[in-house]
Amino acid sequence: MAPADRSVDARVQRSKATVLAQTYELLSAGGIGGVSIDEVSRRSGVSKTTIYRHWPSRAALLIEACSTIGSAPPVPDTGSFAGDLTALSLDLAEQLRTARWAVVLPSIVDAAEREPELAGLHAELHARLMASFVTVTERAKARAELAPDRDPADVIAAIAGPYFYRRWFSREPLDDAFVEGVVRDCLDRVCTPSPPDGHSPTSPPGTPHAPNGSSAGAVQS
Amino acid sequence: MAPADRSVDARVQRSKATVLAQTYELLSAGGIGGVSIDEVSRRSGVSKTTIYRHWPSRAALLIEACSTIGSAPPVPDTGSFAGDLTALSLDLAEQLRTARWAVVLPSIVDAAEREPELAGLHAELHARLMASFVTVTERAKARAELAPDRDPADVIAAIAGPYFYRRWFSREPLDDAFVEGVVRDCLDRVCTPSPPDGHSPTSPPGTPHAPNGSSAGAVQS
Amino acid sequence: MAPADRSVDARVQRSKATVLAQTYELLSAGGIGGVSIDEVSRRSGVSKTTIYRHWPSRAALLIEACSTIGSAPPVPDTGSFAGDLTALSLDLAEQLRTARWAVVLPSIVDAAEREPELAGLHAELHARLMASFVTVTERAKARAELAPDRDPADVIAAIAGPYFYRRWFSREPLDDAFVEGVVRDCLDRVCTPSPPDGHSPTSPPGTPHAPNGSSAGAVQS
Amino acid sequence: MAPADRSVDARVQRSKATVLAQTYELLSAGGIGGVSIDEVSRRSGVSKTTIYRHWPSRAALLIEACSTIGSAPPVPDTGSFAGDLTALSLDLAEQLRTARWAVVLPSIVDAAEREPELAGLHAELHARLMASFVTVTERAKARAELAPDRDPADVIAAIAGPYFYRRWFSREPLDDAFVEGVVRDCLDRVCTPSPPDGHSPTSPPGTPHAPNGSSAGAVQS
DNA sequence: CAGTAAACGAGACGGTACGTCCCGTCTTATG
DNA sequence: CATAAGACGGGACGTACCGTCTCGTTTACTG
Repeated sequence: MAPADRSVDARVQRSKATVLAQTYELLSAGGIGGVSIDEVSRRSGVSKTTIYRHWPSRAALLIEACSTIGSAPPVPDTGSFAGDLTALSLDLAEQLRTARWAVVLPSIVDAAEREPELAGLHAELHARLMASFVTVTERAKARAELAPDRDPADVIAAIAGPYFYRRWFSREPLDDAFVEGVVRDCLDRVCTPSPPDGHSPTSPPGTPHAPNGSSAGAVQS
Repeated sequence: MAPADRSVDARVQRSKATVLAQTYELLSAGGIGGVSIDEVSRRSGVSKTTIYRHWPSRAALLIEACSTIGSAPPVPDTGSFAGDLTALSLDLAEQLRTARWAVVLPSIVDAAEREPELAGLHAELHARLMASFVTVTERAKARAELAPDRDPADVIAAIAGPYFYRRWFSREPLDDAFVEGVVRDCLDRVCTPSPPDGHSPTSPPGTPHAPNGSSAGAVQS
Repeated sequence: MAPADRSVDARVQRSKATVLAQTYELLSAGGIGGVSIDEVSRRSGVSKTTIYRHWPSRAALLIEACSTIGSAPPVPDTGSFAGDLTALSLDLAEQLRTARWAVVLPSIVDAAEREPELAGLHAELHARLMASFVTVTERAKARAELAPDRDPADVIAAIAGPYFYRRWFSREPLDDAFVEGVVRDCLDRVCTPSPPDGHSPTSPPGTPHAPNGSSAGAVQS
Repeated sequence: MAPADRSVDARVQRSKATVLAQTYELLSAGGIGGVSIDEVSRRSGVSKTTIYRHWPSRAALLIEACSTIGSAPPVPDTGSFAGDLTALSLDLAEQLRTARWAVVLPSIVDAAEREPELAGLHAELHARLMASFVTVTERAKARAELAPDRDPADVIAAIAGPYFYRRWFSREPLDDAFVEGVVRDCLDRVCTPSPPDGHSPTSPPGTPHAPNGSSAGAVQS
């Protein structure tokens, strides 16, 4: 009868919560390398013994602390693929610029490179971040804005790839103009090509989606 | 020609070379976090004292060890932007899949996130990796295959972004089919469209990478 | 009775004991300069971390290791000042010749010359060594074998001074004959001159011990 | 023919002199432990190489630096043993209180305890310091103020011992009053009574503590 | 006056020790 | 029985000095 959740000692819950909070704090401040069990213990008032009782290793603690990171962005519903994609993109870019997890992600990517358990975390995180894109993409297919044989993963790579690249590898700014340029380019080439009427469903009239025009605007800024 | 090189104490050269080699070894195996001066000293047979004589800090050693990493890929010259881009892309993808530095890059990105001196290294590494793309892009502009107001950085983001994303954030494979799809998509939207005369200089007649069909094929793969 | 002793962690006691023993060993062998924390750690099997946990510095460890040194010699009770002094002197001389602490004392004296915390140790050690002399001297005063205004410190300097000098500054042997000579000299000049009854309690009959008592005056100053 | 001194390279002389001076400086400031070859080199401007060229080891350098220490005090000639002894004693006490070598001596004593080469230095230093006492004592013997069978070493131990003890082992001050007390005591028991008339002013006839008594006995052994 | 041998500075090098920090394991005593 | 407190061995950190060892460069004597 007693639910498992209730049977858990209240002290345990309290300890875990405090520890995770402090871990997250340290994580944001100094990345994975900035988290030391000793420091977490010191700040949280929870003894090292207890921490190791609940998490078998520093990695395990980190994983759990990270798992609360990067909540999935709300799925917008603007009625058009273009609108949804733009909204999602601007949101993602904003997060990449400011969210705390964006500072930590490279540590996780790095750790995932060699520690399998962290690779799992990485995958999970990524899935959460991208869920909205998948939803939106599938919706676009349903609306026939997108060819049904399009692999959503490719669409996402084409959209999100440049943002991630811009955030972590290039030194160029990840500003809204850039984001919009990427979205426009993508729509051009990805959406169901103009139906017989020769009009692109995504491009408002007067925007001839001319190859050079599309992204140039974004780039000129 | 370079007497400076000769004037440097041979012992110094030997020590530095050995240390750098071992550092690189550890770096490849365990990322930045896997490099410890003590271990480098132990493996290289070079005393810690000597290591600190040549590099003021662990970061400095890492920087120098990394700086030999990721040599710029050779600039291809196939005669067309499409050809050059494809060649470069396939090469980059190959490296991302197999090169040792690809394993290390996330550590560097992460470290760059909070250590300024490592940020410099990061920028330098990136510049080296991207140099060929810049060259190729400029050449395309000269050939009028690319609008002159195109910012090469945006082109590169559109091309390389998906590769980096695929390598480190997504769990999807970074195979050649994907690369080719990206290139084709990119060319469609980025290249100078048909000049007034209606002829595309890059796409000879009959080239099947026709605007609308192109990307679909890439993605289908 | 003493719960404090019991309440101390048994591991701590064990660690401290082992470390102190090894420290004492090294101390005997190489003086204060011969004690290195690394070596103590190596020999004792106690980690450096633990050593520093218990003693904040090398000096602190040395102090504690030395503090067990040079136990106060038993106070003899032969019934006469002469007998007591002789017994104590022979004992001290024997220790100066053979005891391990005698090898170490100069290091301590030297260190005390410039490290205040070690100066405290020095004072304490000296007090312990000299306690018996003080006792015996006071007893002699009580028995009126010694003028009550005699400063025990002066008596002790006159007795012990030559022994220490002989041990560490001169190259002459510190043999029992020398010791006895010093004691006899000292008794002559230091003891209460014949009381009114003409009997000297310390000098056997026929040993009128310098009638003028000149030396007493010297010491009174 | 050319005297050795002249044949020595002037540079050598200069280097050695500079090094010795700086060594002495450090020696005074921090005792033997405060002398580091690196520091001597740094301050003197003489390279470590050169220092090691002239002295095979740190110990050797220290020995030579010390050897200029503690110049023999001038032999006083007041006409009486009592006067000479007082003058010498006050001088020695003054030096023990203030001279730089007095700070260093314990290091040397300590080192002598375990390094044979330093033991030689110690002996030499001691001999130099005590030379005046020997001279004065011998002169007293010649004047018949002192029994001819008195061992000067014992007299010196009785006099200098308390001074050294007071300086390094006791915490009591080594002031002039103390010194004078020691001298007076010593004279009482040590000097040959014999005035011209054959009467001893200090020792009434029949006093057994005469030559063969008190301290002579100690020495005869 | 040139040639040569010494003395020299500069500094690289492998070692050892320092004292601090964090790891992950463990033991003990308290609630 | 979860917990706080904390001892423990291990290992890395960056610094200091040790004594050894090339190097090239003055100096100063000698032929």
